[in-house]
Amino acid sequence: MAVQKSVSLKEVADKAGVSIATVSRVINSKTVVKGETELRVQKVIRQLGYRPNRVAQRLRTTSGAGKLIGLLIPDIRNPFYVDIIRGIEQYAYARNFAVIIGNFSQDEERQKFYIETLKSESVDAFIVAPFPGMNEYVKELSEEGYAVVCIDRGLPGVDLDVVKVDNFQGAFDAVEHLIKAGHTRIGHITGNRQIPTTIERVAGYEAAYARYGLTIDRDIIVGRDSDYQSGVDLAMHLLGLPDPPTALFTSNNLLTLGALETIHSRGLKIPEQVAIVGFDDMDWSMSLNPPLTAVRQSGFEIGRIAIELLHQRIADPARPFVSIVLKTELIVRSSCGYKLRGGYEVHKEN
Amino acid sequence: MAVQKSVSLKEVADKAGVSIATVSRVINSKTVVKGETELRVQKVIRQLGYRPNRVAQRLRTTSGAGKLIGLLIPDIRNPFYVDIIRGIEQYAYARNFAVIIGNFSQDEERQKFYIETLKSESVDAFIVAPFPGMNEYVKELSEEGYAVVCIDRGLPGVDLDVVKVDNFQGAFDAVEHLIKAGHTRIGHITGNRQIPTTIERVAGYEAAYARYGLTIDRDIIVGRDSDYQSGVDLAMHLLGLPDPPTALFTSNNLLTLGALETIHSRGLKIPEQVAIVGFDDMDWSMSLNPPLTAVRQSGFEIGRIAIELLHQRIADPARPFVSIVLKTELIVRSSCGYKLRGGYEVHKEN
DNA sequence: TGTAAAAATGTAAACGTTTTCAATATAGTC
DNA sequence: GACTATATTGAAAACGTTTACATTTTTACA
Repeated sequence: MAVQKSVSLKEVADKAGVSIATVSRVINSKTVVKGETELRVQKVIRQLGYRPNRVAQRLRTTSGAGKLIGLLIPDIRNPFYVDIIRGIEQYAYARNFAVIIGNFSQDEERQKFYIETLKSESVDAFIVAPFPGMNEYVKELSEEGYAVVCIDRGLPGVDLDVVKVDNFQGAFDAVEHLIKAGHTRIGHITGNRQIPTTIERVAGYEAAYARYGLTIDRDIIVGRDSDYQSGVDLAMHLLGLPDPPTALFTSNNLLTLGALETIHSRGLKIPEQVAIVGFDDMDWSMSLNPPLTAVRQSGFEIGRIAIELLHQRIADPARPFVSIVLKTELIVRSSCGYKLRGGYEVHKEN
Repeated sequence: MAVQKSVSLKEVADKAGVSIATVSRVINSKTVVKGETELRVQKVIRQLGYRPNRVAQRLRTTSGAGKLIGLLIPDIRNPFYVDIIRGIEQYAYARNFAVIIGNFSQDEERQKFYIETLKSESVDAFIVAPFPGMNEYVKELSEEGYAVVCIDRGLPGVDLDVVKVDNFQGAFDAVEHLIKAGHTRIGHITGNRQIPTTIERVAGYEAAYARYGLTIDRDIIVGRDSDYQSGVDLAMHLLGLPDPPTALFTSNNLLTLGALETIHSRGLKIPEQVAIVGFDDMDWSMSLNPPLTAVRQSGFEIGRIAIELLHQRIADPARPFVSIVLKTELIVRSSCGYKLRGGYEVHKEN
């Protein structure tokens, strides 16, 4: 299974009657070569179908010219991350970067393993959605000189480029919407309580309660992990309470879907018996019955900006760190009901 | 942004007082080194935290020792492919393979681009879900000596290792289930008609019709692309017919979700007004309302086996090609209704 | 103890690039 | 036509491995 050797610089050089240095120069066009020579070499390159060997390139150039990015994703089953991946991919490959994805499935061991592997692949940059227990490693990466961009959430106490959304406001909007629809007892299914994102969303929930003078019942703010099964179980818990909430605010995609399973399995009607707003909109939120009201955050956009920041940082390592916060948008569909009290307009964030 | 140089073989060798060759031997343990030396070297390796540079390894070794696999995925938004990725990842990393994912979003240009990029990354194997227009390239890959495994569908007229499911039987089961529930007019929303998978599923549909002596109306077998919007549009078309089908069989995940959007937007009740069975089960099929009856194919398992085959082929390039066909399973939930006629039992594939 | 065989280790080339430095060719000036 | 400055090219080292081959050390045996 010897893979056919591909055309090398040397072959091009020989055929064009020049040295490999000249061919290299033609390709990278940093230094000038004589017009005539350049044309001749380019012709040979085309004839032979030469493409530079990225492995050799990476081995040679230690700096940020390796054109390889490591991407650390907590859970590829979450469509939000898939959107991020798509955004990153699209703009990365347009800039001739390749991307290696490490999906660590929320497993600390595996995350560590991926970081090591990606390092030994000589990536010159990382895009990371930091997870609890990851902070040390990510910090190290930055200190070791890798370009690092955090997505979805930053690193407490560490200066890094970050792209995220306004989780506080997004959660606030969602809960406000429910309150305006007449709900006063809103259950909140949170993600992993260690994650900054979760904390900010809980804060948004509390702020909305405060804003409307409602008293918070901490017994109906529940969280375990950020996955589907947690959504199922925690919704079961909340809806089984003697005095169950009339509405649910779920802190992400997967939790929302899990909660929906429970709602349906208990035969509850949405929104009459229980209303629901989820954080994270999905391509197919309209396919749910009833269509889901959700806080949209554009993963695609997050990915795009992350690449942009990475690009800048590789070009200028000294650039000050920035934190980019995108707005969310509340997409009102019909999973909330309209037990209106007083003049009420559908809330729309701009 | 000079990335901190990591420990090299040379440093280990110097510190241990041996040559780099010996260190290399200790690591790869192909040849024997003296026990005493081995221990000393290993100690230094641990002390210095040495990890081999995979880039240099790949540059040096032309054969299948590169431990890098290229994965070509048609559409990462499809949860089925996400499952495949997870399966591949899990078993690849367990074998110390790294995986580069190329998600070409059903775009021919981009797919071509990825193949070239992955080649110049010196991957030593490809896992591909072939797409129309891709056949030539994939065939070439194999001819050039790369280990290639096709997933989801094979390549017409080309001998390669393939892992797929029994699409014919899966579709047959789905349609039979609908027929047994009393439907005689079942609309079929197919994927891209060029894809073998689609063709096999249509054949399964037709076979079920034939088996029960029903006449096929080709006007209610419609297909365009394999994406969400096609599902929306084609369902709209079918349900808008003067004599609309009473049930829908959708040929994949995304089409199912698209069709559901249309069904809900038209205010149709499932299963009373229209029943639906989808090919591809999803983690959250239970979250749909009503829970979806679906043909399950295990992407995770497909991924696992693909890696297995790859492993075998790299070890023994001469091994004959195999085609592995996995069974599907009809998961009966409640999107089909039970307009039973005569003695009827819920169909269960084993 | 000396010698041959076996075991252990070292030396150096190679993988395909980029890049520094040196060498050569060309042009410009008098 | 000779000389200098400049433009163009080439030679060779380096990146971090693996591995064929050579060399050294150890072991076995007479």
